[in-house]
Amino acid sequence: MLRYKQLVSHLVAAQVEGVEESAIRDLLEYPPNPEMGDLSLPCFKLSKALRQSPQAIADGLKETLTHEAFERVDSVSGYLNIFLDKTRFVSEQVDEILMAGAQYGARNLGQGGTVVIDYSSPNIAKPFHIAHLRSTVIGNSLKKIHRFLGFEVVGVNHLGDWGTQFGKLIVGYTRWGNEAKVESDGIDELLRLYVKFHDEAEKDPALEDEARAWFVRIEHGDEEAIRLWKWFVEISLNEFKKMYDLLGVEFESYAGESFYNDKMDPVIQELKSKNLLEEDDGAMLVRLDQFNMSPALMLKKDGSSLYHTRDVAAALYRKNTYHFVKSLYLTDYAQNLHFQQLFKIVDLMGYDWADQMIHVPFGRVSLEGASLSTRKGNVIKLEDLLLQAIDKVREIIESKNPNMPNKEEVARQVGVGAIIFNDLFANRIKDVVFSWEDALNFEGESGPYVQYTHARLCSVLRKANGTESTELPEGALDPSKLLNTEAVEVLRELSRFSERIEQAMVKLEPSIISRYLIDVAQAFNRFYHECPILVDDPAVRASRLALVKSVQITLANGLALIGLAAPEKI
RNA sequence: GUCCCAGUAGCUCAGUUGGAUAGAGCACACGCCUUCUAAGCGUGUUGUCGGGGGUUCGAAUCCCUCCUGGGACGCCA
Repeated sequence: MLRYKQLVSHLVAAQVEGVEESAIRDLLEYPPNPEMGDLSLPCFKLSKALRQSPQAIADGLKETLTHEAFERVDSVSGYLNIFLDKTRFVSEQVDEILMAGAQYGARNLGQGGTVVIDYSSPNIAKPFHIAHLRSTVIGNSLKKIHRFLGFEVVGVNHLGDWGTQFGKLIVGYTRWGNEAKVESDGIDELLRLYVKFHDEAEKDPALEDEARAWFVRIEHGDEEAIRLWKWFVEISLNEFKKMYDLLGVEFESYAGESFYNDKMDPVIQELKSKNLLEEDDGAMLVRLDQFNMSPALMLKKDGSSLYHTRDVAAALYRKNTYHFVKSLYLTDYAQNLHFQQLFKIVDLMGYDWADQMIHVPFGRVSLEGASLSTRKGNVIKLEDLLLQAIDKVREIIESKNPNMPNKEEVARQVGVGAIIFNDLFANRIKDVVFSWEDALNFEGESGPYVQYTHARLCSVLRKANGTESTELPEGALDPSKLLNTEAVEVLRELSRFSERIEQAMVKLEPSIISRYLIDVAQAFNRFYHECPILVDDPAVRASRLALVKSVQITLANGLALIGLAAPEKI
């Protein structure tokens, strides 16, 4: 539909004096229902510039706006409504999709510029639970969306692999743990030791000192301390990677907090030399009062670094290493202030690229209204959730399609897909109250619904071919066979794909893609129930199959953008 | 106390950046598989768009104010 928007804005701009083509383009919108046309130009905003009433402008344009691509043009209460020539539209749209295939919807808006995305970033030695899922899947989708639009993307997993908690962990381990148990139980055992430490430390505060001492040993490179630290990191990472494999998520960099240990002193020096650092009660901070923000602590009283110190170092490192045009940080909105401060500090340091850093906040996850707490045990491990979802899918497959090949693989794709989709469907800023019922609902607006529709399309294509191939069989498209309401509605929906992707990129909002996929699937399923595809008439059959293939391509491309597999059989 | 975010159908959410009659799913009722996958499709019911003011041709959308909920506010990340 982009093509038609360009055509209309070009023609209109030629008719009206002093209004930019791009301004017209931005005004164009889709009428609320098809009886009003395919594209609409509200003329209200042109009214002042042209010194005419909206109705008069629309009336005028109605007479002069002609093109072979238009069936007719209407003027209704200030709106200029354009009805496309359906035959032409249908034929062009199907051709475009079939030609582009896996690239349908892709564009080169990024022109090779690099986007760094900091996402997932779990803490070492703590279980990967459902709250980590949001950052992971939103980040992963933004990554795919940017790639599809011509950006280079660097996914960074900024692991929480440093800090005093490792001192506590070592105390826990040396006092109450053993190697075999940690090897066999992994993070669960590390968590047990961590919780045990806190319980014991309440009775015996000396343990806290012991923990601090261990962390100092880590910082000073003590062999035993480093060995244990690395071991804990490795064990955690192995478990995280199992989750990433299941989710189909990959990172280009695992540079976590520890990576920046030797990169913070220069930051402090730079802040000092730029007169941004101020001492207060023994700590060093950057004042941000004039920007209506509280100060940002850069060094504690004892001289050790903080969250901000590390993040400034990371920002500089990422810019110097990747030369990004955009750097995204995915965290929940509780960190809004932190990132505003961070960006302001980089700005004050004189870096003109400070405005290329963007915080992408999302809502918080709670469990039956109570906030999640690892230490209180009020969490749901992601692994448990995914395995439950996969189990449920497996049962459904067993009852409906027991002879399907690679059932296990499909169960995984659909089960995981349901969970990912569920997390990506609402606007990211919305809080989520986790419920098993919602997470495991596979009907209506769900991942499985879209995947099911896709599999159904593939099934039709296979039947048409009489083989396992889902390619489009030979046969000429006759657009006049696709002029019924249901078919045109499907194509209308398909034609908006690339605009939706761009919107998702601009708003950093994967839910736009998820919703779009639901819209496409709904439109197609309506068509599917109205119009038999594998009919005798060769022209009707070939044309409907071309539509089927177009939908299949679009759904597959869209599913990939939100990180879901598109199995051909379910 | 200050600042930020959210509030739309019984529930969960959309709403093309100020446009036409505010839309989906879930739930509920009924109907549709001897024909291409029923994880599907159709029909039906539900709205003080949190309240009140204002801005204008026009407001769920922008401004002010109040209410409710969430969050952040110097030595965790």
